[in-house]
Amino acid sequence: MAGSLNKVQLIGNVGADPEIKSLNSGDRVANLRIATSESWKDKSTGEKREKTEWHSVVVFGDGLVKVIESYVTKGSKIYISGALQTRKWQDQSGADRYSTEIVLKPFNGELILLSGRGDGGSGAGGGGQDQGGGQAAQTQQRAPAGEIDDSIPF
Amino acid sequence: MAGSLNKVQLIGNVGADPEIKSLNSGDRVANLRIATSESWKDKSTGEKREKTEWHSVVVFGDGLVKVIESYVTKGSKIYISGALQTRKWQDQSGADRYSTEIVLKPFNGELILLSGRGDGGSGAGGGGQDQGGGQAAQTQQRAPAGEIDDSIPF
Amino acid sequence: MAGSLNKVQLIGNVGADPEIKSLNSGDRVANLRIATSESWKDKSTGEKREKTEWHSVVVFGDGLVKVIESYVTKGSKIYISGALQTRKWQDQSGADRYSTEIVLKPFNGELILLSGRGDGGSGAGGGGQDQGGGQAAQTQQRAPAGEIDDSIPF
Amino acid sequence: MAGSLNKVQLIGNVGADPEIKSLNSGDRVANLRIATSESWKDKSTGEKREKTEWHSVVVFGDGLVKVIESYVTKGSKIYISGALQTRKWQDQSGADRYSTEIVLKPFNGELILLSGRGDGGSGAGGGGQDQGGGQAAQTQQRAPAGEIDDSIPF
DNA sequence: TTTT
DNA sequence: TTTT
Repeated sequence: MAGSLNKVQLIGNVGADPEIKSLNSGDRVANLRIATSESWKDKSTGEKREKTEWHSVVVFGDGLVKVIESYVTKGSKIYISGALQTRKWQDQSGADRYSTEIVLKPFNGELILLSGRGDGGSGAGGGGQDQGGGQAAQTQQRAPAGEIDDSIPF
Repeated sequence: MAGSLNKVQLIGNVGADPEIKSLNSGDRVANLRIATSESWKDKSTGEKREKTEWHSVVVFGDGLVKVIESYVTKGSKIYISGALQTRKWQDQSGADRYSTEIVLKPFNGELILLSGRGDGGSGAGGGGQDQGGGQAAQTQQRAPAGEIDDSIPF
Repeated sequence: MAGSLNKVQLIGNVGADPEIKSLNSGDRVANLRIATSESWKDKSTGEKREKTEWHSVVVFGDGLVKVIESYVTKGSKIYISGALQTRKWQDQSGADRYSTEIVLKPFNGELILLSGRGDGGSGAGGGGQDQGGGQAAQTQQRAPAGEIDDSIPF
Repeated sequence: MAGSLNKVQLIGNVGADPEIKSLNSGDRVANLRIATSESWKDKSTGEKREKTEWHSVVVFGDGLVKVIESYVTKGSKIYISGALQTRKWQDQSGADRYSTEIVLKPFNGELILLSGRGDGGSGAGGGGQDQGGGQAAQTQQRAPAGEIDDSIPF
């Protein structure tokens, strides 16, 4: 099927320092936990209530991974956009388990830093953008969208 | 934490007729399975590849439930917008399990019908949903967003 | 026509203190100018280029207006979501002119504060939420979306 | 400024056959008019009201232009995502004028066909767009987002 | 389990 | 100028 849209957008805080791993292919992947919260006043008791939702985010693409490595730490507030993906795996007893994650890939993911050390609340890509070469055109063409991402050399 | 955003948007096809249940409170809930797909040409083999992702959607609010009941069936193409939520439950062995769903609620969810029987591809809310009264203002105010309403009394 | 979507999302900086006006109806309206920027490296010269886009935002609904009044000033970084609207007007010579604005209304608009004085980067609605009454249900129901908005009494 | 987001999403109907022009550079550009509508019941009179909003959309990138050329006509229902841009121009009297448009570029734009002749309601990119080579990776990586590609060589 |  |  074509003609489908699968998009998740979060603004939230990173719950722990990102975990960055290398795949056998040499590619690196970053894993993030992001919290979003809602608060409301309970209709019956009048009390303030709050509920936090935790999201697993998986980031592919060396450009995005480098941004995360350089600028994202526990407590960072970020905007991310990616796609929902449910992964099937087997637990120790061999039973099927499913995990749903938000996946960011180079041409299907955005990350904007909304807080952080030394960046004054600006975007992660605020620093060095792309550096010409094959990737430059992509960054350049994507730039007008106001997106920050894999623009640090990758 | 306030200041967070938790938004999912899908355009896809409904995989089975919606399941509608009544809660003890009398409220009704609709459950949907929505498929989104991606297709691409394999770089090495040149073959066309396709991958389908299945999403569980839970809809609260009698207005939205009525739209689903009336217009959404297996095969319908719809747009939905809601929030990600991971629910914890126990399997038969008492082990913790988690399921991630997209939750639509009256003031935090949209549904647009993009195909369907007898609606000529228009939105579910195409008909006059609201009927004045207390809810009318909400519908009226939300209407400009092009959203499908839960304006049927709920 | 039903079945349409008209949604704009911005993360940017406010260019000047908001202008808040009262309509004859007694309702208040806030006007904001928001800047978004893109930067990229010029393919031919290798120079870094930057382009800023300015957006006119019009906010209805006393709840959202109060948040803006209380927390948004020149330089604030905010997320907003609303609908595109083009307004026709006549210039001094009587010629038709058009202005495109992003319109936020109570049930069709979101505002999240991403920086600001004394709010530690959290959402504008982070403080006092709704206070019961007719609006409470709406705020309460919308809260789960992680949206901040008109939750200060309105 | 980095760290900004400038995103517009529409689902609506195309008001006239697209206009496709060639620039001096040889690149082609497509212009579209898209209608979105809202309908609501008037609180005081109880009458159904409807308001249509017209949007100007400008599409760069030969891939997206080819999809439009092949599949989009007057009356098509489509989803588009792009960035807001206000262009300054001079009228015949030399006075400054401004036009706000939604701009889609290869790496910052999506288009999904939601109706159309012969495509059964599927996406414009339903066919295998990419053809291996340098662009293939991009298409492949973006594909998961459910986006229509500009993967036809451009 | 949808759709093309 | 679309669509229901």
